[in-house]
Amino acid sequence: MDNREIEARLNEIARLLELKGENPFKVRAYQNGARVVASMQDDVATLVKEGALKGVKGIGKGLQEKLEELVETGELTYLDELREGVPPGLFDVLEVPGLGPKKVKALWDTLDVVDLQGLRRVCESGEVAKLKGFGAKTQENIVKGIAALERIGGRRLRGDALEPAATLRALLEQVPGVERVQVGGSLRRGRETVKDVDLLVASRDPEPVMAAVRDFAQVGEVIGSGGTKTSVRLKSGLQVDVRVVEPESFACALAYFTGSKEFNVALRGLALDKGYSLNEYHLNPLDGSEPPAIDSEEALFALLGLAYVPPELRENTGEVEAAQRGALPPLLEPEDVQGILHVHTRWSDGADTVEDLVARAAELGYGYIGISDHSRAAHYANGIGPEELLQQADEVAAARAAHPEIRVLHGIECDILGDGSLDLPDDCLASLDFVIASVHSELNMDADAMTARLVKAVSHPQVDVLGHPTNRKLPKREPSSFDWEPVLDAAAKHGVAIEVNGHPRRLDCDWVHIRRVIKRGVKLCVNPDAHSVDALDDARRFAVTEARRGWATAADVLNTLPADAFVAALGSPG
DNA sequence: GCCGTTTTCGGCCCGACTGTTTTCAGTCG
Repeated sequence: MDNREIEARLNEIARLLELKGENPFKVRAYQNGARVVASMQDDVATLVKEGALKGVKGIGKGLQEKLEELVETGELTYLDELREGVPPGLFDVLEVPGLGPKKVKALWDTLDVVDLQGLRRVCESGEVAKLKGFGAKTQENIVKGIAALERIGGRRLRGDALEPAATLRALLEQVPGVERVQVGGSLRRGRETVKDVDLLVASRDPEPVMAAVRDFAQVGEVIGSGGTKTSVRLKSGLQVDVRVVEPESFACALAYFTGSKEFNVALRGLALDKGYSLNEYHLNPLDGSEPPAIDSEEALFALLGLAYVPPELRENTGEVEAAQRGALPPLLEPEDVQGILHVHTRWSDGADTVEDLVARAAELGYGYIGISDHSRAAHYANGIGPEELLQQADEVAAARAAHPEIRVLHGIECDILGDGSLDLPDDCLASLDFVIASVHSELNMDADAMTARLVKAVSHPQVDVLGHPTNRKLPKREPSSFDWEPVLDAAAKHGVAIEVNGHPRRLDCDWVHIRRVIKRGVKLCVNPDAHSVDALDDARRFAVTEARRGWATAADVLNTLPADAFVAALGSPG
């Protein structure tokens, strides 16, 4: 049982407790436990077996017992009991915007609503509007909510939210009276997917801002609009929330609306320790005196005894304590990335030529680029074999001659076959500048077999980078299951780097595992996995963000080395 | 259910907005 499954079980308990009207703090304890498990770098199953869960913050006696039972038996009696008599379709009902546990329970108790279909039926018949605490408006909103849910189905890719966020931000900056506009929320924290976009505006005149948001060309529907807050759904389905605060409150508000919720709770706790009460407007002294003027997040954190915590780290997974000790690492920056590997051309499934990609990479200021098309086992991607590689070498040579300002490396993204062997002969691999080894097939093999497969591939003398290790695809495809420790051991032994794939749908390995890779002393390689010139900068745009979330510094990343040192590092077996 | 240099009980972050209400509950972030 891996951490993801355990997280899902704990979250299910939390939702069931909510539906049963249990103590909300108990609910939170389970939600918190799920979050702790999800962000844990070590396997909870292993920790349980070693009895090492004791002292993990957020996992007390109760959860510890539950985790033990879950890991040892694969079952959880408590969860089974809670599930008793609760229709699974209610979880879908809970997803409807505007419906929380209280309302769902009321619908279930009084109208026998057990799924979305039933909910739609009682809305159409007008029964919902007659319920105590409900009304015509609520009923109408539920119908709209069901439609929205069907249209968008949950979270959006970070890559799909960046553009509308930037466009609206630029628009709001032009509104008279606006002093500052900043993106907050999970988009600012660099989460791989986002539920909505949060924009924070500093102005003494909120109404024109509210009007500008409602009139934004991309808006499909205004969900709500008050004096200082407007929520809209764009035509794309993406929800956007805009808040206006007085300029004096901007720093506190920015911290507040950047979150995460857990980080905010920790900040408030620190504030209380220091004799303040923190809200989204001010840091209010408990003695009732005037709140101090705070003009930046840095100043706010300093008053709380913290070094500046970059947004990507604000998940309350150790960064608060590190910031208190002044022990936060200097995070990787986009400009630290000196060169990129993992770029596809028309030789396999890319849209552009070697020349196109090299020219663009040089424009973007990279010192080296590694061409790496798919190998022949990737039929669907028009993978290439030894003969094509020879021909491609001529094109690479031509690009080198045309672009002396950038080092052009010739490599391959070689498929890892089902048994862990590589898709091309050793002499062919040895003739290339570098080899990325990736799994593209048989993603669902059992964890032991996948572990052996990856260990064998990483141990191959020609392999330099393990590409997108888990093969997840956002938002739907789950990562493959395998045991990380043996794979990282092999990577350490053979000097193989683990890729942080910058494709917005992959972002693989993810931040939780990045922390683990770093802890093991294995290098990362931040790559774009570009299939066109437009995606060439995705290493800086997306992979760096993911790496920052995983506490990576420039020293942890292989391709922060300048070209000569990088090539030398490729050649040496660690 | 978790947590603890005021602790083993009694807290657990806090405000905006909506819709249903005549002062507030529920939801959301």
